[in-house]
Amino acid sequence: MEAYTKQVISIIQKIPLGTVATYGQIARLAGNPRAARQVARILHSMSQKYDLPWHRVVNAKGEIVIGDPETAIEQKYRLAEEGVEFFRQNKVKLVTFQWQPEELCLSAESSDLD
DNA sequence: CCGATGACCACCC
DNA sequence: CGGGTGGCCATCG
Repeated sequence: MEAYTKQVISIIQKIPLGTVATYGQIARLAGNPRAARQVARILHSMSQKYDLPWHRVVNAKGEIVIGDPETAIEQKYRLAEEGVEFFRQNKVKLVTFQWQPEELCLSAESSDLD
């Protein structure tokens, strides 16, 4: 398996319960800012083989963009179960629920913060 | 090899 | 906020 794919999977598994991440966000964390679509494809194909919280991933606008209506409904249902609220029909409140991966960002600054 | 496709994204109006 | 447009890039037939 490609390293990039592993990276994507590992990142998705770190998304905390009750929060959401965007495809582009994951692509950036994995090191390929332009690979949002590929992240989506990986999610689509791997979520069944691996145990991924695929429902915690939405597009940059916070919308559920899954093609298959049944799957989209399931995603919405699962997010609701975790306490994630919806804006309109299929939009989540990104400002409130988007994942802030601080664990992965620190080490950049800090040091002499105090 | 090439064109079409897609669980995307940024931009513009 | 919503809808259209061009760009991206791996997969597929």
